[in-house]
Amino acid sequence: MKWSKKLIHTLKEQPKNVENISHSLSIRAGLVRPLISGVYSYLPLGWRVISNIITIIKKEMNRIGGQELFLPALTPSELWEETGRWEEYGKEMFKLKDRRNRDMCLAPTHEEIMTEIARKEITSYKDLPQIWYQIQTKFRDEIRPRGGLFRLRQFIMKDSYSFDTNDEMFRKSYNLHREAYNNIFKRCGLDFITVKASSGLMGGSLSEEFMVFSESGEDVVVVCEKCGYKANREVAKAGESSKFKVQSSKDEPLTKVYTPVKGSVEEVSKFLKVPKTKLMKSLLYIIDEEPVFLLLDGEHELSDEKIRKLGTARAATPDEIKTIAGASPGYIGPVGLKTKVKKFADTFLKFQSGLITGANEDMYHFKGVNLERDLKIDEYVDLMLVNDGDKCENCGDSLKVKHTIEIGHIFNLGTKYSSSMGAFFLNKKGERRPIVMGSYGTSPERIMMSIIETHHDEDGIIWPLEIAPYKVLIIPLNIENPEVKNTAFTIWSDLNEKTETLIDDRNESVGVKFKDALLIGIPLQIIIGERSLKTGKVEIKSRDGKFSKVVKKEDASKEVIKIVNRE
RNA sequence: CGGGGGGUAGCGCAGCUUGGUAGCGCGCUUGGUUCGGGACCAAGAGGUCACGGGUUCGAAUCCCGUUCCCCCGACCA
Repeated sequence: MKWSKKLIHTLKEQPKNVENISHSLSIRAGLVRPLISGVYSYLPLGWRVISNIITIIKKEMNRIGGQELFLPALTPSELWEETGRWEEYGKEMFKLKDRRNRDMCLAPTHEEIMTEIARKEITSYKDLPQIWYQIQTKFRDEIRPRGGLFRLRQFIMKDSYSFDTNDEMFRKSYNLHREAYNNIFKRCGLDFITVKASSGLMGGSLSEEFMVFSESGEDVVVVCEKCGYKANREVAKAGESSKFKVQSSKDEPLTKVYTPVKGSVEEVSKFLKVPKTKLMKSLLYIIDEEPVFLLLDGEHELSDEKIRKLGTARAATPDEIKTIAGASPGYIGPVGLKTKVKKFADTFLKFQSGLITGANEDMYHFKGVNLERDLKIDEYVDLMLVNDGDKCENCGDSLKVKHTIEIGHIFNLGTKYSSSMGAFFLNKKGERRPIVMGSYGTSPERIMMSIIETHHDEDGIIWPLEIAPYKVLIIPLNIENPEVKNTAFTIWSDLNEKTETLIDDRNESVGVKFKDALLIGIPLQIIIGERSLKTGKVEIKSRDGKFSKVVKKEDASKEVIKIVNRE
């Protein structure tokens, strides 16, 4: 392709309102353009990349027996009501009405529609197993789209669904998907890990996420570099050994101290000149309509996911706090309460005493709190988010907290959807059984952004060969020099038939051409200039800087094809 | 939903405090020079200053409302 005839517009300057590197480069290299918050247009160069990623996904999905189909994005409310998700999904759904006032939504995911097909089409164990997938646009009205293309309101997703007779068979489908995902991400040049995850709105028990390490990521995982433990921070556990970090005197008497500062851990620890670990956070929650104190040490934070396991939970409002504990937020605590409130303490606290917490009186805290002596804990549970440096449960080594981008998620759905929507089959014995399902998602856009995030330098993108929008970029340095021009076009017309080749035939100065080449990141460059042409040669160079060779101009095409085929 | 920042040429920005002809850089067009690392000279085109209302002789600028974009947070005491 001739650059001069293509919509490949690069930007010299950093675009406004971008904060991560992949966002900036994808706009500067002319891959995408923003339309509205969380919605982007793909320009030709970006779409070629997405297409290449989709090609890989399809190949790997087909390899495990997946059958591609295509479902509507416009869906009726009735299906969602059958599973209760019309309400559950709430405002995240783009809901609309048709002209007859029928409730519809733009599908945020497709379990219901897939199950709807399964319940009509699958009647016998002989129909199973099945794996169906599609590559389709999803709509989610996110609370806050962020990080450029990482959290979008409209995005492309490869979602697949497995249908099996029982758990054992499901396991096979699940493992096939894990294998397919491993292959997809490897071929995309991504360095990733899998972690246990929470299944959120999807339901079901087993779920794993595929994660790429990146500072720009909005997910946080906990990893142990020694033994390989890894989990999403929401569900990660720290080992016992980190719980002995704080040792305080058991005999310290319970005393009330005047703390005329804001009630935050930060302020109180500074005022009393004690480490944050001495403080006990006392958080009042309403769980299953009942007030509950959640207690944890001053250095750790609550995991929303872990609270969710206790029941339907929400934080108490300031008014409720005042009524139940008799003080403002920041000065409340589980000691000496007038009303009876359940108390759940993080297991971390089991070994601690001499703690400081709110005295249920504004501007006062208790110190010397001993959990055994001064109050009755109803239950010790795991509540906290693991911090960097906490100890590993398995090996005792220090845990690391790292930012990641979630590029894939695989779920066991069990019979959640088949039971509620009536997708049954008859087994060999003629018994009616719900289909055991799994669902599996990955997003080409996320993959693209993750690749940029992990494959770039200060000058631009460095595409892996299989993903790149073009494999080769021919750069005639001075297009007005007839010899340069002719050589370039001769090589181009030969190479263009064999691999995707772009020729920078613009009448631009060399600086512009080199800078743009670095920015858009085509893996192989053929540089044609008067200097090397004097001896009948041209230069072949890889974008990553690992390869550079001067060859006879007649051999250029052959040499490049050798590299393309080898990789 | 709460808080903060922003919207002026295709892109990045200045001008706003103190109201008085709408500017700069990049990009774009034309002509010329240049060509192994974002070249130079010259001449141009391009604006509903987000939108609506108000104050004023006069508003990009002051006041009110709306809207869109970005960031942080969403009860972490």
